Amino acid sequence: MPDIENVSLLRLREFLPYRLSVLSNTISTRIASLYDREFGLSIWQWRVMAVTGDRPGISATEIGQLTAMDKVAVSRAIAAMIQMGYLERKTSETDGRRSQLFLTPAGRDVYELIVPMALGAEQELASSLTEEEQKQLERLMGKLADAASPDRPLW
Amino acid sequence: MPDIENVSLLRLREFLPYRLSVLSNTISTRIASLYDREFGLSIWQWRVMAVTGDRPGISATEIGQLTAMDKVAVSRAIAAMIQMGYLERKTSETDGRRSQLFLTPAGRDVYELIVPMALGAEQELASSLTEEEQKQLERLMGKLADAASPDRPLW
DNA sequence: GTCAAATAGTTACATATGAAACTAATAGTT
DNA sequence: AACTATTAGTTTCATATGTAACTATTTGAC
Repeated sequence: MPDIENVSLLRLREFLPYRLSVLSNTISTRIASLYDREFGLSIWQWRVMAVTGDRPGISATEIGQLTAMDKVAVSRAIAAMIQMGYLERKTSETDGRRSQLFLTPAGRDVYELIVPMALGAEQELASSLTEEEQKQLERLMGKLADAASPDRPLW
Repeated sequence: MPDIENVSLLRLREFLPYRLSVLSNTISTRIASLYDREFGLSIWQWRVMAVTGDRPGISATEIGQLTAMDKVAVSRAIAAMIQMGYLERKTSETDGRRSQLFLTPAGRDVYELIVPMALGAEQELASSLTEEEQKQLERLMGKLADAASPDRPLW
């Protein structure tokens, strides 16, 4: 007699969203502990530093767009990093609401250390895959991202 | 004259850990809003339901192992779901510390609705990839998970 | 059997996070 | 110019989360 109770079967460990979540958290936590241990930076603060180092004069709103952080998180990360002496804020001369952000010399020092560290960790991670596989992964993640995009018809 | 300031370059949007994090969050949030809207369940509660439905009599500790949740999160999710009338707890007769968890009839009703819904969402998502690509993705994620495993020499 | 160590789970506390309300400045309409 | 709507960013408040301390029970050593 077939088991009619369990019509369909769900194994969490094989469930794609779950696997992605666990993988992503493992990696993020691992890397975050590096930044934190070495420089006392959270993931959010690190993201702000990454984009500000790359685009001096950027605004908080733009940081939010580039980092997928919401504006409250951006605001808090910026405040903390100014406090730490890593960031400097000027008010735009053409728009009094807009802030323009720059790394201080101390901030740039950290940035110069952190970028190779981050790239190294990524390299370490990616090196478990062949070149070909890395490209594949990029492609597949892109497809998934499109499929999961919030401005799609509801599943 | 070459730009000697910016020795190495980091583009956040191409940074693997960042991309994974954004992708995973997008998907999780999307699916979580479904559970929440339909049944008032958080992701954690949903995970507890998923494994308890599959293994009646499971303990809180085992749930933690199967869901990658820490014991506090498990404890809270269980408490809330007992409150909601979806879960029932008995104390093991052979070990007074251990709890044994079961879905109530109401809990099972939700479970029976939620499992196909979850599988459907996964299917929807996965269907943006070919069969071949899905297998690839599994493989690549497995490799990355190994590489990022916490009991590896520090990066 | 008694006592220290380990295990299952909960509670308390401190911090992180997100939504909504708020302030300040600008843009657009009349 | 005056008035409304919009935008940039901050603050407030309520909730979520993680760490550490705690309770209860069991296990293991003697």
